[in-house]
Amino acid sequence: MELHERIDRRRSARDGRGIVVDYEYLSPVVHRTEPIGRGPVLEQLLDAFEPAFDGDLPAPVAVTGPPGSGTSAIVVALFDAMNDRLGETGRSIGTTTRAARAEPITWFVYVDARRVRSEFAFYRAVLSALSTEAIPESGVGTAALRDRLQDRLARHDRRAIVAIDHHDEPETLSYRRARELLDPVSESLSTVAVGRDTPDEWGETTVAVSAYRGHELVDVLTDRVSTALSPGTIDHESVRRLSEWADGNAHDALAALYGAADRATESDADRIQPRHLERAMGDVPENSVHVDRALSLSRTRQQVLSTLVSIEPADRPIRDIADEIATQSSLTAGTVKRFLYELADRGVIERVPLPINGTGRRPSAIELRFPTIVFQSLTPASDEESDFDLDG
DNA sequence: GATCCACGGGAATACACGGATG
DNA sequence: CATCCGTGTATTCCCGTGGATC
Repeated sequence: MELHERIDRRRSARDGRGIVVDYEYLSPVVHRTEPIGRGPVLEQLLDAFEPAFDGDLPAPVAVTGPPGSGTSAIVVALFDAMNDRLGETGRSIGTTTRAARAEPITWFVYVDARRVRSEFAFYRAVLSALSTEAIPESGVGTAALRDRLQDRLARHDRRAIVAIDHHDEPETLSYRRARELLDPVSESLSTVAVGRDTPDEWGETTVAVSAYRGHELVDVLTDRVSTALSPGTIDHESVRRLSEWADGNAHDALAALYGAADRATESDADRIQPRHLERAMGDVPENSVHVDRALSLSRTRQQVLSTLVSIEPADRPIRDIADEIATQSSLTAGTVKRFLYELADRGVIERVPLPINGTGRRPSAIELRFPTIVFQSLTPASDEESDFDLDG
């Protein structure tokens, strides 16, 4: 962000008397362009990518780290920077096209497996990153996309390093599957596996990211606070308390910070008070699922979740809840029920046994497993017809 | 060049059956 | 055994795309 932009945002925030200057920068699903305190890890990754500087293809590498340790943030930031330096835009263009084509161009492609659940979507994601023209979202076969990708890489002597993030989460594209899809396409493709663990039988380099230590997480929070909130909105003691509570998990800490700012704004407070903070921390479940897991769901599923949050789901059988949600949506009760079981299967919500009343199989109630304040704030309203891109 | 239409992917929905429980 | 929950899957629907047809 440019300095004048920052200043303008501050000024407009003062005009509006809001404590949040920049919701985007406060969001736990938005990554900083410059990761805080991760120099050594970045160096290790640069070592692994070293061959790319000579136009060669680096070997596959795995990046692992516990939840909230910032593996995604690191890879996203580094890939952006590498494309900036080594990609087409980083080279001289125009009259030197012919010269530039003589040497291979290496692209760093980041694929979020949470948002890529089919072969079609995977090829589309990779191809989009390598092309400037629009890639069809439907109406064309998977094989056609694969052929286009193959052609794209072969014809222009391109290399691509594809990161598959969250490859080891439930319902996401596995690393093995991604390799199976990429291998027949081209020799000029390498991969980076980003997740909690390495893929099975991993024989390649691994860069392990550890959880943030206390003071590091304080630094991360302080950075967000200083940019996203008006000065004096939250005191240092609260930031430290937040960091301690989150125990090294940046997602939990940022989700709670966002929630606290939201609560304070909601109650027209001019600063984040302890009760806002406590309320927000209570909104982040223990072993919380990353809010982006919920935000990467299809729009209809997000709407079901959003309605679910707004009604009181505790101690009610799934059937009841599904019926009520269905009345507030265009979906049938059967479909909502199907969705709820599916979301429970993915771990976004949890089924808890309900005491029996009457005959038949025991029903379950539902517990939410993600930070709801952030989710409600970041999920599009149900009547919103705009087709803005959730991937952006 | 305009229009039509078959195709493919993906989401929604229907449905059936297995299993738990009183 | 009656009942209802939970789950796997078949079917239907929707719609963008791009080649065929006029």
